[in-house]
Amino acid sequence: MARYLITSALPYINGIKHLGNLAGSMLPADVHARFRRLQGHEVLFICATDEHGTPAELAAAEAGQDVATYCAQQYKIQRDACEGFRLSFDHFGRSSNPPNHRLTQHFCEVLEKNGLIEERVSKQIYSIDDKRFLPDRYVEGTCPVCGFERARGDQCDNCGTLLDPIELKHPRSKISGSTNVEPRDTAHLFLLQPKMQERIRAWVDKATDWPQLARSIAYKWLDEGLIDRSITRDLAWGIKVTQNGQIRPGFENKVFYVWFDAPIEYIGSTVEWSEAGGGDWERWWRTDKGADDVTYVQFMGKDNVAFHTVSFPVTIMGSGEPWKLVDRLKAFNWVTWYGGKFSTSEKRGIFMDQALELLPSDYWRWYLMANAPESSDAAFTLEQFQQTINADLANVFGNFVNRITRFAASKFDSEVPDGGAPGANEAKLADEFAERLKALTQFHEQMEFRKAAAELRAIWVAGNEYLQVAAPWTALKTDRDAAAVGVRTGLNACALFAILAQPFIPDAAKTVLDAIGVPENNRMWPNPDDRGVWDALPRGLKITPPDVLFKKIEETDIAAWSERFGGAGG
RNA sequence: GGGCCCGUAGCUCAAUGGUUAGAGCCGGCCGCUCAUAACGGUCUGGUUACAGGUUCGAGUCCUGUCGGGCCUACCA
Repeated sequence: MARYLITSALPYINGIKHLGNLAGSMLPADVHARFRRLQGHEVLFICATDEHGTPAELAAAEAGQDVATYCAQQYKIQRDACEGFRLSFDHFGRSSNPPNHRLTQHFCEVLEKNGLIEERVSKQIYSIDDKRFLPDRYVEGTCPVCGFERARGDQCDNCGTLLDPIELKHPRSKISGSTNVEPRDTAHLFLLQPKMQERIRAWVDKATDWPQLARSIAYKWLDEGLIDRSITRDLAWGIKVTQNGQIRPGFENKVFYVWFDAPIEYIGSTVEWSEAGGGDWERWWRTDKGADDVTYVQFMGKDNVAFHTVSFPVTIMGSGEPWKLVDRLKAFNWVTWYGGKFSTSEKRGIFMDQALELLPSDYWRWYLMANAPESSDAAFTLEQFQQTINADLANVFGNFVNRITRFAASKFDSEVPDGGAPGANEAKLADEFAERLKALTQFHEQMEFRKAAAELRAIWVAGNEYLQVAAPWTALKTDRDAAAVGVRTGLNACALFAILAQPFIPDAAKTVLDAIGVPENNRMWPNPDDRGVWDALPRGLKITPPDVLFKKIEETDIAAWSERFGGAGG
């Protein structure tokens, strides 16, 4: 038994997430966490909302709320949606909660003691009407190079030139449109990342089992050279900047930059879990306090890789303290909506809360994992979704359960029948099952979600193939014992299929396991070499055929949803 | 602009430089009748974006072109 610390990239507080966000970190992290638990390992699965930064303040203002109220409300919405999708976090925290404040301030102070922090004054654009300093991307103006009138403060989208907002001609606030802006001096703390460059590189060099995408992004940053990076911002909402435990002089109106405090919330959320009675958090994070044997696995979208492979490790390693660093890392590409971007404003795509209004979570979980964006972006289309669900869940798995349980109910008095002995058909099924289970287990261990789903599906298909040749309905006419073997094998197959399905479709799996009376403690991940699993259900055990597990998605559903969410045409 | 990734069957995707490029879905045919018009079997389907090159051998390596995506540190 091993110990796994699993984190998913933190969803930003700025509104509910769409299916792409779900598929790119939270859902695969959940599938992996469930798998490791079923293997009997000790798992701690942590997530949280990422609540600081300019967009949160703006979204709150737009909603006519103060930021704290807005975040509290959005947190609840996101937490409920996660529950709806059966994301089995041990704790779903908030980056605005006290533990993250304490930890973030601690890291900064310790980094400063280690000579990795420097205070510098720079010029930033201040919007007088908005009463705030503007992040680079919130300043618009005329590009000094090409004359493009809607250049952003960090880069001109027309000619590609990297800019400093000070350079823009006719600068204006992208928030209010006001041109009443001016450069002002402002002091900020800079993290001297170049001093950590070689230690980070040595660490990445050893991380040979990271995916190619992750390593190439990390090396890109390292090859270009790490730069001193500002870790504070002129904002009101966030974590106060301290020095020796007091507000740092001159930083009364400043907070930490959201990207500095957000990853620290992985630890902060674990502390929240601990304070809520979960257990000892240091045992998971401090290698001097028991975290030595922890395997830390991170899930994230590709946009997040640099921050997890370079920035956050600079913070952690720079502290000089024995914190746990990531061991295994899984990065995803994007799920697209018909090949384009999900877009709230243009009503393209489905968001987590909307999805649950349409169908139970298992439907989405299965599709998004069977088509996970692992090697490249993956297009979500309603038509593909319909085909996949109807074929894999309704026809292959759902109907398998239905046909065998109903047959057992009508011809064998709703019991796991006794009598007969397994023969060639049963041996063939058991052989194939053992081989595929080995592959399935390996795919889960490697976090190859598409391949795992395909293998699981192949196992379900093997069940239907078996029933076709065993044909207990035919055998029953001449040889009741032969039919009994077929039904008994089929019912045990139901149990096994559902057990293996738990990481992907936990609700449906539970329905099946409950219906055929598999006790909670007999639902662990099976061993491929254990042939006893085919006679695991006690003979004579009463079963109850479950209701139809998955209803099919109809053409009329697709038409309606396409209209509502902007399908192929929109 | 720079860097990285991708382009394979109608669709979604596989394939340590090594037999005839595979699988699912879709479509055709056959079988079965326990089951959600479900299941099983079988067949059709390819100039691996394009043009060169290296190699005994290239989907895979190299160069270029076209198309798409991502990153580029102040969106998060």
